[in-house]
Amino acid sequence: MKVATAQQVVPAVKLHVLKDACAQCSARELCLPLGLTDDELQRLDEIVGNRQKMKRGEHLYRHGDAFSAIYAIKVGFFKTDVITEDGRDHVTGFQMNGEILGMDGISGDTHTCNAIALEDSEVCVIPFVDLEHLATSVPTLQRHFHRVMSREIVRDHGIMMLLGTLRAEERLVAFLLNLSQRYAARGYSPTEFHLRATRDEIGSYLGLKLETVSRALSQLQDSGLIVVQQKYIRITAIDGLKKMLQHAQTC
Amino acid sequence: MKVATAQQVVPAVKLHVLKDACAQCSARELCLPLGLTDDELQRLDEIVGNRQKMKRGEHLYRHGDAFSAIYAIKVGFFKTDVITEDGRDHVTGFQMNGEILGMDGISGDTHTCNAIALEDSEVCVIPFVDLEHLATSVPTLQRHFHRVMSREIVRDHGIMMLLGTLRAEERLVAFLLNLSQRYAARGYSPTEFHLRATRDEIGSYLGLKLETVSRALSQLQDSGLIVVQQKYIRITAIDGLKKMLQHAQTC
DNA sequence: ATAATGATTTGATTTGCGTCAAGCGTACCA
DNA sequence: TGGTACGCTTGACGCAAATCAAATCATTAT
Repeated sequence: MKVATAQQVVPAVKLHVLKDACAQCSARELCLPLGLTDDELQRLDEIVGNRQKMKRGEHLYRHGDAFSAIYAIKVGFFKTDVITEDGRDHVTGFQMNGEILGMDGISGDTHTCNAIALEDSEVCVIPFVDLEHLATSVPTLQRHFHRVMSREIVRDHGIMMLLGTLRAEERLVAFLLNLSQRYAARGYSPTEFHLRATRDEIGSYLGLKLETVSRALSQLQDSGLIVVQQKYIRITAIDGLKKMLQHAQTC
Repeated sequence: MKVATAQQVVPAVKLHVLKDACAQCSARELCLPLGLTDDELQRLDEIVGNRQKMKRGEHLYRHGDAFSAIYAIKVGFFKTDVITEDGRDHVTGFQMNGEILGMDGISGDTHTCNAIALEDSEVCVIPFVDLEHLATSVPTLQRHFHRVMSREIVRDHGIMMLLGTLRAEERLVAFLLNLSQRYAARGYSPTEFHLRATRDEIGSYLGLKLETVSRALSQLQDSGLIVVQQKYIRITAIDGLKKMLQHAQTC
């Protein structure tokens, strides 16, 4: 196998680089490499310049920064937020490993939101000109990148619906079910996880005040649907949560 | 000139087709052709199979339809909406000439929302496989298409912010200013226009009930900022409207 | 360890928007 | 041209979430 032979000829430092490559990445199945052949994967690897480690609280990019690359989350958890004209901010999303950050910057060559690590994280920096260039000769990559952007649009429509039509408790349920499903897709427990965001950040995302988030969580716990201990969440009746969304507002 | 010679050799019916082409389209400057050379423009023209006329109320595509093309609006006005699990719908956007519809379908090969003409309209059908193929050899087109998708994402973030943080009257103001700016970009009056949507549709878009939309419009009129006559809107103090957003909530 | 800071919960009160209801204007169709 | 259906406005009232406030719990730094 390739890796085995490589181990015998390259020095230790290069081995470390290899270990970071797309082919070895645990987020591969949810990331840009999806569906690429070994050969195509290697060409993608070549343009993914560096892997960047980040501490909790650090900005990956800021509103106003020049756009040059998109970022694939290798490990960690991020939030993105936008700043209003009058200074308040609004969280537009939470991103986890395998997901792509920075596509907001393509349209105006400038980032329009902030991306902040909510825990120690690691991202792959993908220079955008290189990606576009590679996409012209790798249709699978081109198509997949378009899917990723489209998925972001569809996701945003879902949030707009949530913000426009659901009540506070229903928004929380939708949020928890969304996290559950994304953790499940990564092989983690869909019923037990840690929230990386504060009540305030969750509230901003859901268009609610932090007190309302806290109350809604307490109420879901009192109904026996979840167990809450600070940031730790355990879903004890996932079907019960799903039912709350199905006949939301109807009964 | 090219067109002149063509006129002499092709029958009248083909002349009609020619008149519809991108190079002649008034929405050209805001649409996919942006920045293309004459030659590239012609290659785009070739894949834009047909121009499709639509009556008010007709669906361009429906939630669940197979995805095969994106659509450039030549003339007219559309809304897109998504259907919730429990049957209610939520308007996710209003689109006018020069704007692109259908990108929600790329991610899952199926449209995830409905697109409905709010007035008699005409769209250009752009088969997506052809567009992707052409984009591999026309970098300007590729780049521009990415910008269009990114702009959609940025726009959605703005709406999420609006839905999450603004009060009813502020949402209306943001909506009116957005329309104003888009009409201005098309050479129409930024201060005088017809709403194509009902109060109910505007309310759905802004996360408000139709009565609240009506009240907010009346209140803006009473404040002397706009004049409302049914769907006709005249902005009499655009700076006043802008100020309402600048220190929203602050004073 | 212990202080100090920040996050969370819970209660009391207020308020903006939704809901319900009635009446009017407009546009479309027979 | 008249009728009917639909969209819009306005008012009265109720409720869900925001606001204000205070106590408790966690986490970080000294």
